[in-house]
Amino acid sequence: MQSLSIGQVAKEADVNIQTIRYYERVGLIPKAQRRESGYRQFSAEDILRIQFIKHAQAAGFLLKEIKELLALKVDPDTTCEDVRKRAETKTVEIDEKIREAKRMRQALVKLTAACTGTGPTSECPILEAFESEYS
Amino acid sequence: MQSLSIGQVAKEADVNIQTIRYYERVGLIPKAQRRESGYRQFSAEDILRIQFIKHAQAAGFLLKEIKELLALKVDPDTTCEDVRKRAETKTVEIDEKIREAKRMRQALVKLTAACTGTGPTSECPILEAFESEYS
DNA sequence: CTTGACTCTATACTATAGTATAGACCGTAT
DNA sequence: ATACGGTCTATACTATAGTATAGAGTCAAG
Repeated sequence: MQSLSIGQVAKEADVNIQTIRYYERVGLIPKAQRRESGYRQFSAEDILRIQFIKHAQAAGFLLKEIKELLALKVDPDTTCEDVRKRAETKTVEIDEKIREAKRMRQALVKLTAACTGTGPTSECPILEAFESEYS
Repeated sequence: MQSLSIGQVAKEADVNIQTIRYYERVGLIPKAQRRESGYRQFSAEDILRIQFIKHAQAAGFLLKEIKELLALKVDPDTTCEDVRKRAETKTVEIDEKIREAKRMRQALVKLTAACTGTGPTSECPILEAFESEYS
């Protein structure tokens, strides 16, 4: 298993070098081995770990939650069920975000429709709506 | 026009006192008048202004953007059209966020479906997917 | 053997939107 | 008059996820 420099890992995993150091600092990846010079040395597994983090992020997990997922992964007392529960919880959270975004969208569309686009801002129905209630 | 204390405004506008000071600090609301004691005094208009901010936030605008909207409001050279453009741009941004959230949701649902919930985490298809590619 | 690229640490800064706290002062009801 | 609550400033801290920078040391090719 040849060792990789931080720069090589960064390139492979498509992240910044600083991000790797950051992940190490906050405990998302283990403290890297060091050469005598102090340079970090990584293995191919570390790239996988970083990709795990990136993929989990892409699925909506926060770093804090990803840290927990990574802990579950190595804990012999947890089961697949624990992971599935987290995925389901995250799905519900995302659903709520989608609903919230749709609410915003609807409000905006309604306001935009009320606005002819002519006249000064002092008579703009959008701004007026922000001043009073809009539902 | 009677003057209101910061506490009264906070209560009326349903925000924290610190938030009002924060808004003043970052220029979202004008620097309040002061009594001789140094206490801020507000008018009913200030409540409207804070509500404007809250409503615009609820529609998805960032404070930075709200600051711009507030500037448009008093600029005689801008028209309703400028405001409408911003609302339309924001709608597009929200659409993108919704799409992104739906992508996440889909990925999660797919992963959850692949997971029977039985077995150790070492064989969890969700975690496995995060390790390799999942599309 | 020197130059340029790479890496190291530590610290600070970015964006976003506040929240918290300490220590001092003010205002008013009893 | 004193106690209690409101307000003041300044500073720091929260969460989230990094990014930037300075100054020092290291590695490899010519």
